[in-house]
Amino acid sequence: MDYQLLANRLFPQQSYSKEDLDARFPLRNLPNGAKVTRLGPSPTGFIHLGNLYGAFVDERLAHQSDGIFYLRIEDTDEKRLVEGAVDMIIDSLSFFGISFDEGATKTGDQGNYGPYSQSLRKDLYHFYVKQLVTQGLAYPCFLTEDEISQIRQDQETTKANPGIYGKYALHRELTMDQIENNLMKGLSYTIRLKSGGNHDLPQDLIRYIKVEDGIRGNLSMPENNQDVVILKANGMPTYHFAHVVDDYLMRTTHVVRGEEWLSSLPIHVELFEKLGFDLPVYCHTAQLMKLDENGNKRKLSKRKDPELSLGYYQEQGYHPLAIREYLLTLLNSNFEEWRILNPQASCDDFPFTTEKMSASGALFDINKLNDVSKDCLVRIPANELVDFLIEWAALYNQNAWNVLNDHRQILEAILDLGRNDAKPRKDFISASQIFDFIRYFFDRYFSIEEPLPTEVSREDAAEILNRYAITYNHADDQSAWFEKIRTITSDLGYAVRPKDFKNSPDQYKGHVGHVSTVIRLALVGRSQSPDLWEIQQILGEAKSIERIKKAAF
RNA sequence: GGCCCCAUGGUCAAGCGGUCAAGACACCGCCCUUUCACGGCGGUAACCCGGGUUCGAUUCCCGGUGGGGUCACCA
Repeated sequence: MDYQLLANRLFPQQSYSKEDLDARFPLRNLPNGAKVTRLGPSPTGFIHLGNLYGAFVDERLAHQSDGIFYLRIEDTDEKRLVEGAVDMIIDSLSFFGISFDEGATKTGDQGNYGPYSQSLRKDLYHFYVKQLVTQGLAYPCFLTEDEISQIRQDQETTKANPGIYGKYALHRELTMDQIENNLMKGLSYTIRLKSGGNHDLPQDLIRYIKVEDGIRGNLSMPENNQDVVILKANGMPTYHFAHVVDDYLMRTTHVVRGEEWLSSLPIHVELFEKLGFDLPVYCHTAQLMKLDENGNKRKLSKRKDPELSLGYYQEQGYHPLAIREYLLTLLNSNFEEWRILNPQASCDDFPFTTEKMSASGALFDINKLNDVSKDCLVRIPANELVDFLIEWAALYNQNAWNVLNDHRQILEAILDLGRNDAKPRKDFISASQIFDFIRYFFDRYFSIEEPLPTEVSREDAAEILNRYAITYNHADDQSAWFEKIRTITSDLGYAVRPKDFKNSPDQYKGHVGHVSTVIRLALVGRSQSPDLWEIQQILGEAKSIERIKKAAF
């Protein structure tokens, strides 16, 4: 068999030489130890927390080492393309703080190693496929779908391993005449790798590949024996082939991907070898998991878990930093410890390592996210929080936006309530939750939502408010203000000190807390809120008195 | 089914041959307190099983079990 002849017949146009490509994709000029990583989403229009989880690893590895992090669009499957998906992916990632140094952008490619969409790199893949064919390491396969499923059925009945390999690789040794004949008939074909692996051997003779994974350490698996498709009938490469060619040409040093790729690692190792490329460092991350209906862990799924889509967290108004820090706590077990020691530092200063990454899948935990978010938001200055809130409302809650925008000048004070003490309040989790938390400030969203405490009768409530209104002086400082509440408390037969009521509940109707609750209900509509005096200061004298006078139980 | 990965409290996890087996979240008390939040103190709760190796295994090896992943002209 004249492989050169076959190669020229299959790929008549000789587009490149090795030298051309080496010149076009030179070794990167980077500092020692710089890592080059990439994110390779396929534009299916959906991206979830798990994707972001992996993206952070890429991003940290590259940016921590003064390397390059680039975006490559893996669009080799035109059946799954979704309109606008690329822009959506870029927008979501950017919202969550993932920025690329090169690659695809919304306005076209940026960088010298492009094109950064695989669909535009066909000629490059063809060059390397042709090289393999020339060397007798790949061949055209004319097997139809039906024939392949027939093979699979045979394998099922004989309990053989599925796939095209060994004696099942029917077109492996076609003669040039047979191939020519098929070509003349216009039969469609794929190009398959002629795998050098063999599993039909006694156990101890099967060769194993050994790879040192950046996260998992030494990995050992049986070598590949499958004649995998590397070029589809439509001339597009499969993931396997595109991955190997691109990561070589783009000079990727670290390939970060989910553990679901572990089982195809032998294929990639063989491809790297046959193409004469050095292997990058693989980092197979554990997957983010979720508890399914039966209480079992399950990999995040696009279809089943819409609440885990990035869009969901944007809608809820989680702050990108909170998501980032939460993911970091899952990614590196020592992050939380570091955060406690460095409360004010940017999380970008955290020394991230793949060695600290867990090899087992973590369950997504909304409780933990919320807790991280509270700590995260308390570090964000109120003026920035105002912008964040308003931007969120503009996109996801128009009614809220109208109100927030109208009260912009008091928003900062509202968001800063109780946040400047030594022990700042941590009330905020997400934009939607913040809005719900502060909405009583706005008449449109204010109403008395909870009943009186059982200790206070309706008559007493009316009298409390009556006296409160009469003695109200907006200029009172906090202690003068509270002194007046104490007076009302004792005048009406309630205990000024909660302890007194606790110790002798028969002597009092209730205590100062119950009296305050009445005032709180009148002012904010709820039995719980930050400091009332401060709220009144923000509300203003007129509105405070108005609410006190209007309140009815 | 083959192959691969994983296995410490409810969750995330330290640990890397000798520990009373950290810590965080959640939960439960108590304290602080005009409510809530914050904060402080305390508490419930874990090394999947069986063999080895060893003076000694949560830790190393083997075998199970369990969970996950993967076996496409999808990535």
